[in-house]
Parts: sequence; C-alpha cells; structure tokens
Amino acid sequence: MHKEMPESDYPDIRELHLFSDMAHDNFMSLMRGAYVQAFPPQIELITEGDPSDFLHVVLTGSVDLFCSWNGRETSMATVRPISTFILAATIRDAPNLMSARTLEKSRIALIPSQDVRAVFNADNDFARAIVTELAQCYRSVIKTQKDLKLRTSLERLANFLLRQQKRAAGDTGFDLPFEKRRLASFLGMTPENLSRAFKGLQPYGVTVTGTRITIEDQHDLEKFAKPSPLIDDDST
Amino acid sequence: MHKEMPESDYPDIRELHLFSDMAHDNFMSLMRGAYVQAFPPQIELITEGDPSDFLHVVLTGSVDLFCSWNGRETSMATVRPISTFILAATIRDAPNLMSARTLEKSRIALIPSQDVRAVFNADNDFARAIVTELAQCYRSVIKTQKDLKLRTSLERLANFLLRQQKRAAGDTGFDLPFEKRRLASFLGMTPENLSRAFKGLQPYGVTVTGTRITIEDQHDLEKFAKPSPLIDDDST
DNA sequence: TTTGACGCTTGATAATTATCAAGCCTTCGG
DNA sequence: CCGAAGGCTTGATAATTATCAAGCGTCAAA
Repeated sequence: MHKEMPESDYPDIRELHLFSDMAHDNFMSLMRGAYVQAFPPQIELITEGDPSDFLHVVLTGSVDLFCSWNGRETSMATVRPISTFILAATIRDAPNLMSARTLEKSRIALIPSQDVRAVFNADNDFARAIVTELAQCYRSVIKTQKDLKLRTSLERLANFLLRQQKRAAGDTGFDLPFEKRRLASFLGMTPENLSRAFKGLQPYGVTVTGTRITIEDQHDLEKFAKPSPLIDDDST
Repeated sequence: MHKEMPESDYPDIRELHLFSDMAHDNFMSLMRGAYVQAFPPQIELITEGDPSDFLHVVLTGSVDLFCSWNGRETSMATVRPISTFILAATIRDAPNLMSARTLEKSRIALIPSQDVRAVFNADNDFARAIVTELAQCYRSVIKTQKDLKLRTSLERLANFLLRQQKRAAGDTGFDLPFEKRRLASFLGMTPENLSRAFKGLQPYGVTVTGTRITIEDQHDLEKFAKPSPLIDDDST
C-alpha cells in the first residue's frame, strides 16, 4: 500500500533543519525505511489518541492538524511543505494529541517512529536538531495561546491578516491560504462571526473579495491590531 | 547581590529528569556557575521580551508565568518546586515570551543561559534530556490550548477541579493551589465569572468554602466535565 | 484594636460570541 | 447547460462572557 521513498525526494528532506546536520549514514537509514504516499483531499492521516507510528513529512499539498472533544472540533494548525508533524509524540512514544487530515492532494513521507527514536539515540547532531525544532514548536504554541487569551476575535483576525500581508512582501494584497471556515476554526470563532469580523475591519481599510484580501493602509490597521513580535513574529 | 548555590541544593536539582543523566563534570560545572537567591512575594523575575540570561529553577515557593498585551494580562502557568522554566528561550537564545513573578517567598536557582547552551553542545545525554523535557512542555501547552478552544469556562473549571481532586488522591477534598483570581486568569475568565462558575457547579456536587473544595460525587461531576486523557492527563 | 487594602462575591448591564434559519453564490459532476 | 452540494453571508436570537459598581470579609500594618 505504501511506496518506498524515491531517492529524488531525499534532498528536499535533507534540507530541513531537522535533518541537515545528522550523519549521512543515519539519514540514509531513515530514508530507506521511509514510505511515501500520495493522498487525496480530506483523508484522515492520523487520529488523536492513536499511537504515533510515523513521523510525517509533508512534501506537497497541505495538512490540517485538528482536535475534537465532546462533538466539537477545532483546527490547531496547518502544515505546509516542507515540514514535519507529530515530532513530539514520536519522540516520546506517546499517543497523538492531534488528528491530521489532508486539505488537498498531498504527498506525505512516513518515517517509522521506531527508526526516528533509534537514530535519535545514536546521532547526537540529530538529537540537538530536535531540541531546536521542539523549542521552536513550543514557542509557537505559546504565541498562539497568548493570541487566544489576550485578544478578541476581531483583533486576532486583524493580526492574522497583517501577518499574511507581511509574508506577501511588497504585494498589494494576498489570497487567504485556506478556506474561511478553517480560518475561523483556527482563530477560535465560527464561520458566521468570521464573516462579520471581516466587515468589522472594513473601517480599517480591509477589503475582501472572495479569497482575496487587500489592506488599504497597513499603518491604519496596525493601529487597531497592535501586533507584537512576542505574539506575531515567526522568528523570535 | 546573588549568592552562589550551596552544595546542599545540588542533589535536589540533580534529581530532575533534565539533569539526572548528564555527566558529573558537566553538572558540577553548571552548578558552580549558578546562583541562588531568595525572593519575596510578587517580585518580577523576568519580563517578556527580555533576553533570557538564566535558566531558572524553582527550589521552594512558586512562580507565576504570565503574559501581557495591550494593557491586558493573563496567567499561563504556575511553576512549583522542583522544576525549571524558560528552557526553550534559553536554548534558542531568544527573548522570553512570558514574564515570571514569585507568588510567595521563593528560592530560585539561576543558571547562566550561556553555560546551559555550552553544556548542551558538549553533553549528549543532556541534549537528549532536553528533548524529552521540551516534548513534554510542548504537549502540555497543546493540551491547554485544546482545553481553551474546545470547552466553555464552566467545563474548564469542572475539569480543573477533577484534575486537582485526582492529585489529592483519596482525600475527601482539596485546597485550591493558588488564589481564585489567578485561577480565573489561568482558566481564561474573570474573577467574577469564576465566582459564578463555582455556583454553576453546585448542582454537580461541588462545594466551595473559602479555598477548600469538596466534590460530593466525582462520577456526577465527570458526567458533566467529560474529562479526556488527551487534554487532562499529565502523563500522556 | 482599628483601619485600610485587597480579594471575593453579587447584581445589573453591556459586549462578545454562538446558534439557528434562510438565502446566495460558486463549483463540479452529470 | 442543469442541478445538487457545500461554503459563504446575513439577520434574528440566544448563550456566554466581560464590565461596572457596590458591599462583604479577611488580614495585616499602624
């Protein structure tokens, strides 16, 4: 059912910070034990509570990490190429805390968790790379939590739009990177309220046309959104 | 101003998972460069945004980790003996994402971040222990985030009380581990609403007398709270 | 002991957010 | 091209949560 990973995929993965420093032999050993599979959209790759059998790497497409409780569901993050997910569960040999589903047609690499743990024990540079990666992940979640606890939904949306605009560099506008319903869930609100929140940002120069967003005067929106590097910057 | 750490404190710190596996020489090197200081209550130990100069270890007392934005403030976690905080910022040599203040009179060990990073680079066992620690921290934050996004404030309180009761083992009740106002902030609500939420749990057998909580029929409260190991268990 | 500070509670009210119910629009398969 | 499905929007309403204002209780400093 799964296919072995073709060697043509090795370089992309090797470029990831997580794998770039490890010994060649160990990297090859991980790759040779790995699989690659193309999934259609909306396929549930992992289910929260299940043991983490594989470290996943998104090669193309995109994957939604989400959680459920008591009939409710919320989107936690979207993973885009090229990056890994469920590293923490893999390392701790613990059950996944989040489920994952493909948002679009996606190629996913699956590295058996046992192999990852074995190489983690054997390769000191890999262990250190995992430290950096996990520290980064941890800080990223802390930022999201600050966003959730300190801001209203309107403020969260405003800051989200500013972050996206920043990514789009000099461009005059940008397209939302996923469906509005998913954005709503990610921001901790309902689709109905996201729709209203967009209208609420019109006075600050935000225009929405389908999936296209334009921010008339970035400075104007910033005066409302008050972005902070300790919440909104990727790097710090 | 700071005092060198007395050797009598070494064993307690050495017992922490983070330090238990590392080479003796490296441990001693960390300890000899470390300071210990007793702080009165309500002292701000670190401020978010500042560089992380020290890895902190709470020896006695307790420390509140909190965040601010736009004049608002929220409590993120309480650190109790014996454990460390701001490990991630220390390792990444990045600014602290959270502030910290003593809740009571507390003895804090301060290990220079430079030393921690140096030993991290030199000691492979220490590096691996950090991986385990960070993975644990990461998963813990994810659980908190699920709690926040999937549950109402009443449900969060109910589950918090059940977790505390579990810690109190067979006891018939327990005392809240900190002020109600801080609990409110931690749970993402106002003190006023926490007060009302306690009343809202009376029908499920929760009695509050000052700081003392008793849960009449744990099963009854669980039927309402629906605790999940993927949100509420420390271990998984 | 007194007094003030401060945390907790309660009530009234307002703001925020969710839910329900249509209706609109795009998309995609027939 | 048509029609159904599903995402998006809008309005009305309800639930949740926050704010404001006051009073109560406790604790510690004077």
